[in-house]
Amino acid sequence: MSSAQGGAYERPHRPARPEAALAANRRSAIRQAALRLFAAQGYRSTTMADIGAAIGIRGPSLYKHVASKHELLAEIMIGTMEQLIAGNIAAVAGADDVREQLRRSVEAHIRYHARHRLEAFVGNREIGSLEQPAQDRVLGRRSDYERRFRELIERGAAEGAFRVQSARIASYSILDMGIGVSSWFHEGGEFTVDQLAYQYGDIALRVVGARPLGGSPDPLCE
Amino acid sequence: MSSAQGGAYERPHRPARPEAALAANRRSAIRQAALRLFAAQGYRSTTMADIGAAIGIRGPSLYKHVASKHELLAEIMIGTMEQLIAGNIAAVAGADDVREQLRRSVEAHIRYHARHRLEAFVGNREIGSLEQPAQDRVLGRRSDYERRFRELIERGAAEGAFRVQSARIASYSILDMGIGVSSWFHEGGEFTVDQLAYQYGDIALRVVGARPLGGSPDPLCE
DNA sequence: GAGCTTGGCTACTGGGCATTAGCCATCTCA
DNA sequence: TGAGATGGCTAATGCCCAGTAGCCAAGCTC
Repeated sequence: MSSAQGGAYERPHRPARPEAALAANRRSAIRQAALRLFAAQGYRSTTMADIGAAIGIRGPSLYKHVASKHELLAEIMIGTMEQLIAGNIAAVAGADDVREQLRRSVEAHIRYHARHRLEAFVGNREIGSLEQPAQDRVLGRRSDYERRFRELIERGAAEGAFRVQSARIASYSILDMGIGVSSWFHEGGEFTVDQLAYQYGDIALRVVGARPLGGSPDPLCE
Repeated sequence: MSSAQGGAYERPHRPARPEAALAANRRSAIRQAALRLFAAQGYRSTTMADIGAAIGIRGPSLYKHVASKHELLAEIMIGTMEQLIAGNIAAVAGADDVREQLRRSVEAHIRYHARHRLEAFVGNREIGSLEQPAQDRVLGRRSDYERRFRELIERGAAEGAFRVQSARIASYSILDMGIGVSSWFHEGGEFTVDQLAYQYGDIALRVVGARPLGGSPDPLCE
């Protein structure tokens, strides 16, 4: 599945370049191919030759565009955490009520894990493949992200809006169910991303024992 | 971190055998060491030399006890799924009410993921490292396990005990929060296994919108 | 106590892989 | 138009690793 075929290369030495504008996209094409392969085969099982083949060049040619295989992984993983955190900050800022803040946070979390399932999947599976200092950077952001959920739930509990035995376990539950989405969701399945986000928002509010906001009662307590 | 050190071996060629009874335990010691290393470093990054070193022998000597590295992984993963399914069957058989069946199923799920966190962790991360037919066997059992939860929730909903928008999503949520436990739980932390199982049981009942069983109301609805 | 079994060991085989070296065709732009 | 930049390529380097071959010491059994 992975390595080059020994001798006998079929491609001509110098294929007519399809389009000139491709050059600028080369790097992002490599990143996309790497992401797809890391998700499908794992980082360690993906070779530079595989990534090259996915965009029609040889493995060593990749080094004209990227510094190393590890750099590709590190970029994916750090970028993922940055986007998750940015999404969470925006979600919390978009509402005043703690229930609504939690709902929006969960919806953003689910949306990301559905829309960027490969990034999220790789981001969760390959932490151990990261070398330092990239690993510490990713783990640090991951802690920040978790803390944001935990503190939101603690605040909701302090205000009497939520009722939980442990904010830590409630936050882990909610985060982990989102992470799971990245391993089974696929576009065109039973649910759209929006439906998914909404349903998980409901579930999260149940998990924290949210009291109804305004008029509409929680489905559990009507 | 992994390979042998070139030349210069310090151990004598024939160490006095510590105890005769060790021989019988050799195979399980190897399995345990492999499990620990697979969890810590990943299957691909763990070498036979690593596993051997963990029990004080050389890599090639392992082949006197096991057929291949892959066999070690396959045993761990198939065994894990068998135990999860057996635990679920026992949990469901232990109660008549569907709420109680769900609670016991979730408690068994959580207990397994806390007590056998390495097995569960490896079992979830290394599916792609399994070769056929082992991979299909594991995936088949995994589907069975998921279906058992889904059908239990569907039954509860049909009986009016649960209220969910999608039994599939509810079951995935519950399973995924348990899987998450295997990545953060450690003995001696904030919670005991029993406390964890009980709390997750509560959370699962909230997720499915369970109506109170008998006298005691759900904490959310009192 | 001799031969078989067990379970170590070292050396080796056959292969894979990230990365580097160095070549060269095309393109760009002065 | 020609020199440098760009981005391919093949070959080579250096390393790692699963698994095999074959040796050998200790224990067991008859």
